[in-house]
Amino acid sequence: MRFSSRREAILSVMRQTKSHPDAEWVYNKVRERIPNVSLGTVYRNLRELSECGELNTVETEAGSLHFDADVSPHAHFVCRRCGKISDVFGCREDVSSLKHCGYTVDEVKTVIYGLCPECSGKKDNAALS
Amino acid sequence: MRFSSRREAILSVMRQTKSHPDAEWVYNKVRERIPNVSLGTVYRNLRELSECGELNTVETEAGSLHFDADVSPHAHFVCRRCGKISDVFGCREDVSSLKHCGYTVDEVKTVIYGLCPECSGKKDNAALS
DNA sequence: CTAATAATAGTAATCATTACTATTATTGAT
DNA sequence: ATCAATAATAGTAATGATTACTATTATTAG
Repeated sequence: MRFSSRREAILSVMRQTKSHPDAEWVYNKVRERIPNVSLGTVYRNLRELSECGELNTVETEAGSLHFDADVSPHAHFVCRRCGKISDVFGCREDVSSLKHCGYTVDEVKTVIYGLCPECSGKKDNAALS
Repeated sequence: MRFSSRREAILSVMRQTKSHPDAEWVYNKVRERIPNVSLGTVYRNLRELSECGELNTVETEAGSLHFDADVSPHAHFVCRRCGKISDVFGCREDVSSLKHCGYTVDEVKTVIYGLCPECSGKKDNAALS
């Protein structure tokens, strides 16, 4: 992976926010520094940076994929009214602590990723289709 | 909500599988019973049935939305190689029990839904944009 | 039975994302 | 420094999932 000013700018934008943005938001932020950056470049770099562990992806009920520069283990809270995504650190994502902070909790969705027993033994571990 | 043979067929298909299918898969299954059902009808009914709590949605790193007729609280395991989605019941989705069953666990993603403190007080609770 | 209207099939449109291609930029080796 | 190899890019076209639209059909309350 070579140096690239676009990738640096994208990473910089991501690391300066805690807002868990989607590609479009990052694109607009990067354009403030590099006006002719292309949307495809932003999408490609966000994907590649996620694949190599520099970023995390956040899959929600909203239409677009969101990204997070904080790759430490933590959960996310998604407001079903305004869409805002917040980090949830702390002991086993306890719902009661969220409620004490004024949050209303409707639902907790946990998705575990890895290899199933059938695929764990195989050698060629292609990506999720 | 009126009776509809398409909705009944869609619910029936969903309740006869544990495979957490996407809309396309449900469409093909329903077509075996109702050959001229339209894809849009399947999408609309899956969405409406999810909105009214008859189905759950499963958001993963794969491209399409998956559905689950089991609306009891549980987690999901997604194989990054073959894409298969499995139910994970049991005490706080313990990763060690999965490993004992032959699963390789890479990552656990938790998303909590509800209303943030700012939106909890408001009256008009519009849906997630 | 009938009027009101929910639901549908079929199709077009939208939205997020990826693929393609000619050009530009980076880099390791001369 | 130059240069060849090739990674990265801009700009655009294409894709895939999902939704919107519209004329028609089906359900249902009265």
